[in-house]
Amino acid sequence: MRDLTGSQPAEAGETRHTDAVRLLSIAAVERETGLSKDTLRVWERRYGFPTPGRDPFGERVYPIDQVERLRVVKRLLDAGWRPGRLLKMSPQEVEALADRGQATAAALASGSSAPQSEPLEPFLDLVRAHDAAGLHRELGRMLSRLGAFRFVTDLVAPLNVAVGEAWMRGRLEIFEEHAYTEEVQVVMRQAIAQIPVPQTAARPTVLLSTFPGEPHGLALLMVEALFRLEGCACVSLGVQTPLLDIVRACQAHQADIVALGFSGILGAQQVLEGLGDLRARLPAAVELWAGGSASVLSRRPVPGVHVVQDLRSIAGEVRRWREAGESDQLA
Amino acid sequence: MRDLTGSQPAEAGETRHTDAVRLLSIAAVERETGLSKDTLRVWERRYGFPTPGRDPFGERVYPIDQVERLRVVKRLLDAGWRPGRLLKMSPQEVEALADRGQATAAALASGSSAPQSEPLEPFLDLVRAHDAAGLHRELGRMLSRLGAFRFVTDLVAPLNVAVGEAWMRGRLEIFEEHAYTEEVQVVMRQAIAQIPVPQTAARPTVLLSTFPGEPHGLALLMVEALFRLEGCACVSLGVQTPLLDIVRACQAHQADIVALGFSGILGAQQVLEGLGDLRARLPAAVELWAGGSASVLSRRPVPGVHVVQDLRSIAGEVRRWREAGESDQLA
DNA sequence: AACCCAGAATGTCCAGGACAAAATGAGGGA
DNA sequence: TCCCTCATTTTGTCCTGGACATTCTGGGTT
Repeated sequence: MRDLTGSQPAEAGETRHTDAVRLLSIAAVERETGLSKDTLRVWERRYGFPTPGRDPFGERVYPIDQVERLRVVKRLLDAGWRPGRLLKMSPQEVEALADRGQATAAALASGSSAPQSEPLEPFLDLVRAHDAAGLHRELGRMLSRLGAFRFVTDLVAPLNVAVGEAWMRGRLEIFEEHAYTEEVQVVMRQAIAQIPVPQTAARPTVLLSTFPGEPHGLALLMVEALFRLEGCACVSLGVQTPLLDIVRACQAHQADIVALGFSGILGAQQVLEGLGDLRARLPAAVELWAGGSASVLSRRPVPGVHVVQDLRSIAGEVRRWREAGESDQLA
Repeated sequence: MRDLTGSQPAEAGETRHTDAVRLLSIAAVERETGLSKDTLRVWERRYGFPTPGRDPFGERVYPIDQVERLRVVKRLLDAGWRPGRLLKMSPQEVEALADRGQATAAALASGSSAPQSEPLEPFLDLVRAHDAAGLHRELGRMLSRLGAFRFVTDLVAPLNVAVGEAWMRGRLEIFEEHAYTEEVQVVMRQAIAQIPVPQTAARPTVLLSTFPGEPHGLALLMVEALFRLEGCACVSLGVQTPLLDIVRACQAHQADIVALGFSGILGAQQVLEGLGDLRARLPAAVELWAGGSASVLSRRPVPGVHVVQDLRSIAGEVRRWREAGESDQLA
């Protein structure tokens, strides 16, 4: 891609500038949608969509509305739909599908078990109003009222789902989702700071991170809070740690559990290959836990990997670990 | 890549398992090093390095020591070296170069202007000792002692550089860098929370984020702190916001300045193309500021983009904006 | 209803050619 | 000596079109 962007001085002329703003290179589309260049090209070849134009050098240029449609397609893909079907549909049909929402694979898999969820609409309204300060205030209030555990499980978790769903239906912009995430992170860190630090040498020791390409750190914070509440020692590496370094960190910290978060941004294959790869590199005694909204995880069991479907189950799983460990974890 | 990882049951046999742990697919190397598949293939063709083997399906498999070398090469590349030279050198020469450290392009560009920097070694020792709690405590102490401004400019900023340099010289593992970053982020958020919120409708309004693929959010927090200290209104979108959404957020929040952070993970071309693209999409009245350790920025001026070389200069730049604005920013 | 298998669907990989943009370095003028 | 200009080399990304392992689908059988 060679500068369709009009970074030449502005005298480039009107139509040219308009074009520049309406068209994206294949690299830009990869950036905006998360779909790989290979995938974009092969979709075009096989399904006839997208249908990019060509610039004077013969390179693909994508109109912006096709990029928007690709974004929706990507999201529906993550929800369990298949490209062959989606890409043969008209834009209107895709829209309708997105609007009908999650009453599909993803929702079924997560099992709509939302016992006693707090009312979410007020928070969504604050997000839509771009009222960061107000959102912060209300979240802080809820944290105080509910305590860290219920704050995470009964408010933040369902709210995340609701925000994702709202985006899918076109009721929320991506940047609003980002702003929301940012604010929740601030409050989550506050919540974690409130949890008393366990005595030294607490077990299990949990290592937290995500794979490269997976920037969603919010789930990580939520999980960290829950582990801390169970009295575990947590070592968070933040997001996007290369595999080999997760292994090294595991050795260095003598971790008992490696917990990874997945949001659905990474492709199914990448997730499964990465998990298998990591499993092979970690000592057998170290448990590998994976969780998050990625639908891959709930589709089929991954050998050697512990899939955590529900945040609430963490407490029980930790108890299981401790009971199982009394015999052999003394070494 | 088809599962070299031994995610089959463990009876796969010894040698096979050993191979699996020593070899990486091209996708895995992309994940671990940040070098694109295209680049890896073309380097092999042109320079004869790396020299991956082939699996039974004819696909590349990279030995782990070549991956380590590629990591160092990537880092030296970011420091201003050129691949043609680096890839013809022997592994020993590359090592020596890395060890000699930043006395090269990057260090010169950033201008080793560290007036009154606090002593850094104690902090590096804590990082190496994996003492997260101790690091947290000491950083918190320094925050109290120095105040937010000097904490950011005189401690965290040089410490970041020192940590990066230590990694380059093989004195620090990547996961230690991650753990360090995580801890500093916690303290930085604490620092930001301490800064009094400006009265409503403060100007300029600053929108903060990074491009997709750029996960380094620490610089963002540092910049946010400094802007807040200058009484600006800050809207942080967190990391990795797609370009089109940055534009929308800018409209929604009526932002005056869009500030982006770059750590050197993204390739030079991606950074420049992205900035040019964004510049073309933003209203001319909105200033676009870019900063961070990416060497691209200091190499040559980017048209329409304000490059912030030094954190300390932010205060002055904000003043410039306010003075310049008195005439035309009343609309 | 549970199971299984052929066939379609799908993402990733490969080769090798091409080319714009960036970096380099030589040469000439102030 | 320093700075600017221009030709040359370097370098990352894009292209086409083919291939294939793996996963999913749908029907038929037990």
